[in-house]
Amino acid sequence: MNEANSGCVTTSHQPSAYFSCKGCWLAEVCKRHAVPDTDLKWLRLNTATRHPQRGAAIYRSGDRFHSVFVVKCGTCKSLAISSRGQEKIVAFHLPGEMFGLLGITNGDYPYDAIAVEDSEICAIRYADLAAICGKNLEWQRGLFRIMSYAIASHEELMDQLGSLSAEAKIILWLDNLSDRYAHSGCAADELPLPMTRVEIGNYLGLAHETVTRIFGRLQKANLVQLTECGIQLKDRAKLLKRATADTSDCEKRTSTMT
Amino acid sequence: MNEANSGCVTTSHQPSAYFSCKGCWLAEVCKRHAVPDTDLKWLRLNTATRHPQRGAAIYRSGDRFHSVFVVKCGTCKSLAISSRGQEKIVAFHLPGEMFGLLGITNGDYPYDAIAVEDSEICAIRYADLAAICGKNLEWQRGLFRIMSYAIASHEELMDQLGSLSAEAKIILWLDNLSDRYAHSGCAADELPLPMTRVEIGNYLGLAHETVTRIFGRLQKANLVQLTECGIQLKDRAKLLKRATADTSDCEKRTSTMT
DNA sequence: CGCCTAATTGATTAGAATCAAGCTTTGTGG
DNA sequence: CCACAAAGCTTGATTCTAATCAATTAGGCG
Repeated sequence: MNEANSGCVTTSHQPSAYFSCKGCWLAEVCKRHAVPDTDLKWLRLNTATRHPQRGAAIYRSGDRFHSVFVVKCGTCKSLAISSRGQEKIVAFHLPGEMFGLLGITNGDYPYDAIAVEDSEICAIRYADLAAICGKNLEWQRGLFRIMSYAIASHEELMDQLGSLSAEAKIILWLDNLSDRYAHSGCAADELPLPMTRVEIGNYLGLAHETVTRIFGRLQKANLVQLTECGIQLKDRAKLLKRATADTSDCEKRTSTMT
Repeated sequence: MNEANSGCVTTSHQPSAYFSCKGCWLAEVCKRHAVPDTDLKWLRLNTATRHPQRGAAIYRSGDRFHSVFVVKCGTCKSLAISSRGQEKIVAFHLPGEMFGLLGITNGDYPYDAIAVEDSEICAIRYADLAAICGKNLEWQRGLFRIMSYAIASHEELMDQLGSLSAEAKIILWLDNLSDRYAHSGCAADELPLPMTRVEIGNYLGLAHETVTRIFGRLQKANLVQLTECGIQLKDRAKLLKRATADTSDCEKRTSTMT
């Protein structure tokens, strides 16, 4: 079970997941609220695309906040860097997801945003968004919802992770990934894992050896299958039951946000 | 060191911290953006005050979202309740702080909000807020900032807590509390602790015995002093250094948000 | 007064970190 | 083209932190 992931991350110059506009949070707002074409056109005109390579920064902590970003394909991470250079990953951003929102708070981005693999990123100027929101209350409400959701869905996961065993952390994280990949149209049980074990461990607060061991344990239990560049969930229900059987067992609320 | 907190919570019918409008996030927006008096008056008219007793619910998970809330005095908690009735505290809400914002996402409150002690809560109808925001772009931006801050400041703490030792978790949490109490005008080194050890442990993902032990350990090291209904931070700098010395040591970004 | 909740303290145990090698793949340079 | 270095992943042995189990104390309230 070693052949699976080795080196995959460094060699693949193909992003692990692609994304068409149908998964974009903003696109959803457009459709739902029937934004006038003029506004939409304007928004499109003010949108720029970037192509960061693996390890490249989209922005750095402290940079002046000007835009929010949507992952078109690939994967990014937000990380906090300590005074001594140690970094802590606070979020992974999957195709279709928005990031950089927290810069609204005080005008600076609070985290570094780094490409986990070669990616394609859509940049949207916040001034444009705000202006549209001013002209259209539905958009305003829509953006509130996006912000609230984008931040909250992550928060709910983090809330749980503090109290759980290493195995439960990993299972809930996989389940969370599954939901999120499904949202952008990917198969919910065939997850790309473009990030390294070290990155996963960093994010979940586990040693990377523990991540490896638990992946192995779950595979031995026939609940998952490690694949070339990702992981296949063979029985999501059973996985979840295993995670919530012994410990705290908080319901996933993310799933109720249909 | 036992005499300190015993029974204090159940007996005190005096909230642990009071709050005048000067600490309110909304008040801050008003002042900063010089909201027209008419709007302010209208906002005041549509504001109701509640007086939940210890253990009483302000709202329950799944209730229809209609208002956001500001703690005037006392303390509340947001909690997720699992299918088997187990609860996980996801946030404490201190005087001056807003909660209930996450209800924006899908129109229902995602968590239960419960008074940790007898409290006084200000309810503000979201429809009113949104209407004001529609009339005033500065308010819109202000509300975005409040939302972003309210959610993000908590998120930053939670992000750290996943990776840290029990002692570091508690120290960072105390430091976070200190910042937040200071914002509403309380002394930054004389913290009320109206919640029980069990609640603290639940929130931080620790056994309540561990909370007790670490409080004791820090007191023995002369870094804190347990008081009648709270805790005194005797050397905040040294405390922080102790928390960040060995482990990951991520900078507190909250403090940079002046 | 006696029950209940909260806090504390001690003894034991389990889970995950740490330390220490290997192994594989990829990329580089002679 | 091959040797070698660097990353990433896996596995095993050991250590240590914090959970669990168990018992005691102290107030508050009926």
